[in-house]
Amino acid sequence: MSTTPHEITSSSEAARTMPTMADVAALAGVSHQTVSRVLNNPPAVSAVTRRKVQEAITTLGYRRNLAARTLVTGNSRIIGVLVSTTVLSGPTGAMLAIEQSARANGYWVSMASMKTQATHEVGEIVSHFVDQGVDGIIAVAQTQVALDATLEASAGRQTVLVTSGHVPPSVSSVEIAQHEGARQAMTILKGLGHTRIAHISGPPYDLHAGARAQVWKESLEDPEANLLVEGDWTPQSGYYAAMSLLSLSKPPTAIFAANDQMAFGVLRALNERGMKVPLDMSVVGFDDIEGADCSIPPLTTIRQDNQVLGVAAMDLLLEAIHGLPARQMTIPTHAVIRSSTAAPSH
Amino acid sequence: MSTTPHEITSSSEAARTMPTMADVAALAGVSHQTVSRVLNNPPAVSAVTRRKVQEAITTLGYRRNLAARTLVTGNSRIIGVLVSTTVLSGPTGAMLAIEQSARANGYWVSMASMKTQATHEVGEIVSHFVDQGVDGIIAVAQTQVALDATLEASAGRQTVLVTSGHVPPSVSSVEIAQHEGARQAMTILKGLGHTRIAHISGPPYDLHAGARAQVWKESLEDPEANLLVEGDWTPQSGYYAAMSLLSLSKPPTAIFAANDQMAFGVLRALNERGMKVPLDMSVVGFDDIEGADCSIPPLTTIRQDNQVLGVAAMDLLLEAIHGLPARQMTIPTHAVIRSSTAAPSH
DNA sequence: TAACGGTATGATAACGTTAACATTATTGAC
DNA sequence: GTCAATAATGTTAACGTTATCATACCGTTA
Repeated sequence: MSTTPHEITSSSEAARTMPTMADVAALAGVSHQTVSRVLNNPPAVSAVTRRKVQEAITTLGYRRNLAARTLVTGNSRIIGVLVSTTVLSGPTGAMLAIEQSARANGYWVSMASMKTQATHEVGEIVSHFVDQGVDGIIAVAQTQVALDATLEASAGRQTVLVTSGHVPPSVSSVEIAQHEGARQAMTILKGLGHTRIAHISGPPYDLHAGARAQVWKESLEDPEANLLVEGDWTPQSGYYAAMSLLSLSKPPTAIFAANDQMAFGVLRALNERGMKVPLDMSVVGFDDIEGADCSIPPLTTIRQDNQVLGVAAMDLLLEAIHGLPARQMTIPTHAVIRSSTAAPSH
Repeated sequence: MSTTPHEITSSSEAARTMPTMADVAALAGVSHQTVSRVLNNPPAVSAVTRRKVQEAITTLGYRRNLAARTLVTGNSRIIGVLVSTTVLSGPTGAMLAIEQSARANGYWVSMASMKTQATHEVGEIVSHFVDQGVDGIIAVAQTQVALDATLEASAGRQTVLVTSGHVPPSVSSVEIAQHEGARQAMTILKGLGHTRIAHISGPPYDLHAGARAQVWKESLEDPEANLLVEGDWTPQSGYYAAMSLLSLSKPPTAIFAANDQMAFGVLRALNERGMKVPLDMSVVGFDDIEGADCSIPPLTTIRQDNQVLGVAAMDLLLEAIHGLPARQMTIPTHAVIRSSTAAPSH
């Protein structure tokens, strides 16, 4: 669904019942102004009072209301960033699609990117969103840790997870059908007659990488351990992984790379070794990023539509904001057969 | 510079002097509540009153204070989006770097992406930022129109432009040295002995595209019109552009593509025509995107560091917020010579 | 001892909006 | 022509902070 802009919604009980500075003050036995001082100018408060206040804050789980602060101070500690939409693939592509869809529905986006996906970092970001009074949260979580940390910190706010990890049924989520996609890749290769199929996986903690590697393993009658090489999504890692596969005493006849970037590295490695693709080796990627149709040769891959993913995430969030029950969605993948796959020649 | 988080700054005179609902009400001769109604529930107000109020609003340039609205309603019409940093190149890479740098300095980011870069769209976005009470605005503007519209709508807020267009000296800006970069590309090719160098440009309205094409033209003694082909940044456009260049009666010996994606398309076209790179044709790209070192052959290109660009933009914004004078910065480019360039063989 | 300066705290008033209720015109029915 | 219902507007009170000024208390000095 795609809802038209609407007036003020009424689903912010969470915000309504949140403890206020006055509550903290009452519990600590001081005035609310002293609480404010503890927050903004700690040295102005005596050590004993400060501790009392801090204890009250943690006891109540108090969080400052940033709208009130902005109203009175006139500044928000927020900067606006304006950027053109260029990237269509990956989490960033999904984010841009979410933003476009949000704005079309009368919402705006507060964005934070995470380097580590560690519990601490995710928690800090999500807590800020809550402090800011957001009407909802969409998290594009690549790891189970990030996913769990989001739920933990979201404090009952409407939340949609974009992930292929495990999500409780009470929370909406969207995923791209990772298993189905990986199965399509393997079906293409097995359908051509390949039996010795190698896999270059993403990082082990990554949910997508895990799903794709798992399917690779399950699709093979007798998966050989040395046909699985771990990469890190970069073309370079694909290059080196391919090199190591080629140096095996019995190399594979096909390589399934967990993303297109690594597949590019594979293509280059094969080219350097004088091997023809797809004659001497078939290669399948994953993602269908921009440029996948212009590699040499054009890459057979599994398309993930991050635009659709982003729009779906926003739709689910709107549903949640309107009080509809949570649900899980799956976006299908599409096999895109180009010129990097053929039947094995030996 | 990279400043540590600091307490409330005092540079929001703009916000302080902004007209309020009461001002509008006074001018229109109604109560402030009626103004509120015109904004939130127009049919509840008679046509004549509504018009008076709307006139007063435009006369004063009134804009609703979103912090106050959020405070009283409990919802913000903002959603939080959490995403992992994957993209390093292009405007999106710069945006992610800005966000990381902002957060490291105690700021948060409200983000909007623009599809069209039209005045209307840019104005709407920037106005929202102002309404939201942002402490500053960073705009990554690819066109002069977007740049001008940003300045027009920024209403005196601290602004930093990330662009290679024309910026008034009173506003801070960062650019990547487009001319220098293009000159490096041309120097590489001319240094190898090429004289018939073609250029595949970006879209004409794009500032980067314009700068690169201009340098191409100026670098040649006698630039032939038919050696300039217009692309649209996509690999496909590079592919077709290369095909058209190859069908010339006197084809070039080298191609300077305005970005790496188009260069990939060029490589594929040459490969299909059975031409060896760099023996039969040299190719230079621009950007040094991820994967440029794994094309076939690895691409000679001009590196733009969007991370540095983003951090510099945030630094300039912090300077502006602290009241320091505006200044312009230029980030240098770096030639990355790989295997797609050589002396002409004929 | 009185006056002083500094420190720690409290009381009260903004900030600019929307919510809730009160009031005043306006209309229509009988 | 009166009354009730409705439409249009106004009045007042929140929302949760920070800013400003006032107060109480302490130790020091003349």
